[in-house]
Amino acid sequence: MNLAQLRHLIAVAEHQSFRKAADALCLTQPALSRSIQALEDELQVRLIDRIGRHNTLTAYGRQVVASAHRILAETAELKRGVTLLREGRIGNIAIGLGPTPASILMVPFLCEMATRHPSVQVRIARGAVDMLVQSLRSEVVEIIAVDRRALRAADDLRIEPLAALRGGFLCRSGHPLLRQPRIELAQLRQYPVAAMPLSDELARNLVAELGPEAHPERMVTINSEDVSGLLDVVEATDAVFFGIFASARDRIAAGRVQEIHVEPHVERMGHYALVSLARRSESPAMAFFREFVHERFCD
Amino acid sequence: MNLAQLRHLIAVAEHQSFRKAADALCLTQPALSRSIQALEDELQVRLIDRIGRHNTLTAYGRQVVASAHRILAETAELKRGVTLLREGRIGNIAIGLGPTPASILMVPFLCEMATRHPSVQVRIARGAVDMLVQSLRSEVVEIIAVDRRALRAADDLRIEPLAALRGGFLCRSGHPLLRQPRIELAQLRQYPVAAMPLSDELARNLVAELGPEAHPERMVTINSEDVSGLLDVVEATDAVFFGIFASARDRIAAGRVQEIHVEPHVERMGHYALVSLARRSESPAMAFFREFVHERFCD
DNA sequence: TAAAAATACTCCATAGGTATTTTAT
DNA sequence: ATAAAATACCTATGGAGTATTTTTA
Repeated sequence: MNLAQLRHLIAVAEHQSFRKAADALCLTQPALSRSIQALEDELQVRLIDRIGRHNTLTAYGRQVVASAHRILAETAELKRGVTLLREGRIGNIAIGLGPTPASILMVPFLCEMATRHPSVQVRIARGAVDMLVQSLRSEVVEIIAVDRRALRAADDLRIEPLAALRGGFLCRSGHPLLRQPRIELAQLRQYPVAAMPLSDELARNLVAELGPEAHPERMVTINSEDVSGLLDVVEATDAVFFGIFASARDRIAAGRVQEIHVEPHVERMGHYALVSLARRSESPAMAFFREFVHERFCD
Repeated sequence: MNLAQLRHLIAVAEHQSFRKAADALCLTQPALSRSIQALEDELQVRLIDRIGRHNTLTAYGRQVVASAHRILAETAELKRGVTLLREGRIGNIAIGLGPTPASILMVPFLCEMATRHPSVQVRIARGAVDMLVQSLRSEVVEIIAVDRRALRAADDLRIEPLAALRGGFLCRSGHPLLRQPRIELAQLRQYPVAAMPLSDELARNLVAELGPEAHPERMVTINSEDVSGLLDVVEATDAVFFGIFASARDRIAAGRVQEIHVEPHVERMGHYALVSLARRSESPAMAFFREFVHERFCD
C-alpha cells in the first residue's frame, strides 16, 4: 500500500470513472487500473464495482476511502508543518543568556518575538556561564550568549564570536564627578561602584592598568548579576556603573546616564560569543535570535 | 514521500542509530541512509543530526516523526478496518423484505444479528415488491427478498431463487372446521379468510383450480401486508389464514395453528428470490443474511 | 457499436544490495 | 583505531507508457 494508490482510489471514487480519474491524475488509464488492482490485491478485497457508466465504491471501498482521506490530510499537514517551521511561524527556542548579554538582549528580544513571531515559544534561562554551558550540553537550552573569556573551549561546542563591545564607567547625568576636569580612579572610588561579577582575567588586567585599587574585590561595592538592576541604582544614586556600555544603550541615548572618562584612558572591551552544540542543527526559529544578536552586538 | 520513508525515520529516531535501525527494519545501512536522505531532500530540511554515538532528531525531525506516527497509525487502522469488515465484525446492511419473507425472516434475523454480530448495523425496509425494487435501484437497500412472481426480470437485477415454500390454509387448533371429515372451499368460506395481497397470477391459478369462489377478491376478507398480524388474528378467532406455512412455522410447531387440508388437494407453492443489483459487490456482512435466508427458506 | 476497463508488452526510475570511502569518537 | 554513516556502483522490481483485447451499456 502506498500513498499514490490512496490518491488514485480517491480520484476514481470521485470521478466514478477510471478514464476521467486517470486524466485528472495525469496518468494513463491502464496505469490507474493496475494501481487500483494492486491495492485490491494487497487488501484482498474489491474496492470498486466496475459497472460501465458510473463505477461505485464497494462497502470496503467506502471504508478505505474514508481512511485514505484522513491519511492524505495528515501527510499534507506534515508538509505544512515543516513549512511553517522553516518559515519560523511555529516552533520553540530555548536560549541561555549570561548577565551582560541578558541586559542587552532579553527584553528587546522578547519584545521582538512577541510582536513579530507570536506563535514561536521562547524560553530564556539566565545564569552564570558554567551553569549555562551545562544547560546547553543537557539540551535544556539550544544556544547561549556568554562572555567568551569565561568559556572553556571544547570540541563539542560551536563558538561563534560576537563583535566586541566597549565598556567602562557610567554614571547618572549631573553626577558630581562630571564637574571635575580630570577624573582619576581615586576620585571615582569615592562613590560606590556597581558591577556584575567580573572574571579573574579582567581583574588582572584592571590591576595591571589602573593599579591595585582597581581590583574588583576592592573597587566593586555593589555586585549583582542583574545588570539592569544595577543601572537602576546608578540612575537613582551617585553610584558608578562599571561594565559594557551596550547594557545601558537606551539610558545613554536618553541622556539619563553617561560615560565617565577615567584617566589614564584604557579601552575596555567585552568579548562575547554565541555557543551551541557542535554538529547539532538548530531550530529554524533560532535564525531570528542569531540575527537579532548580531544586530544588537555593536556599539 | 512515502510510507516506507516515514517508517524508516521513526526507526532511526527510536534507535538513534542508522545501523541498529536498519537491522530492525531488515534493511542494509546504506539503503536506510539513502531513504532518510531522500526524505530530507524532498522536505528540504535536515531531520536527523548525525553525531556519531547517538543521532538525534532535529526540530524538523521531531515535527515530522509526530506526523509520521499519526499517518502510520491511520494506515494500520485502514487495514484493521478492512479486516473487521471482511470478518463481518463491523459494517452495515440494508435489506428489503416483501410481506411473506418479512414474516419468515425479520424477527429471527434481527435476533440473530443482535446476538451474533452486535456491531453490524442492520436496516430493514418492508413493503410491496415494486417499492422494494425501487429502493434497490436507488441503493437505499442492498438486497431484497420478494415473491419471484411479482418480479419483473431486468438485466440490472441479479435474481437468486430461493427454495419453494409450501402454502395453503391454516386455522387455529380446535377450529370447528377441523372436526369435519372432508373440507371443501365452500365450508371454509363460512369463515373469514386472512391473507396478504395476492398476485394476479396466483388469483388466476386459484380460480382455475378451486373455482370462481376462490378468487381473492371474493375469498379474502381480511387483508394486510402484516402477515404476523394476520396470524395473530387467526390464532385468536375462527378466521382462516391463506399463505405460506413457513410464515407460521413457530406457531405450527407449538401446535397453536395447523394446516387445513382442503379438497380437492392442490399443492400451493410460494416462490421467492433474493434480488440485488447486478455487477454490484455486496457488503461483507451480507453473507450472514444470505446464509440465514437459505437456512430458513425450506419446509 | 462505441466507450471504458483490462491485459500484454516494454521501458525506465527507484529502491535495495555489496563494496568501499569518509567521518567521528 | 574503530565504529558508523556516506558514497559508488550494480541489480531487480514496480510503476508507467503504448498497443491491443475484452467487456458492457
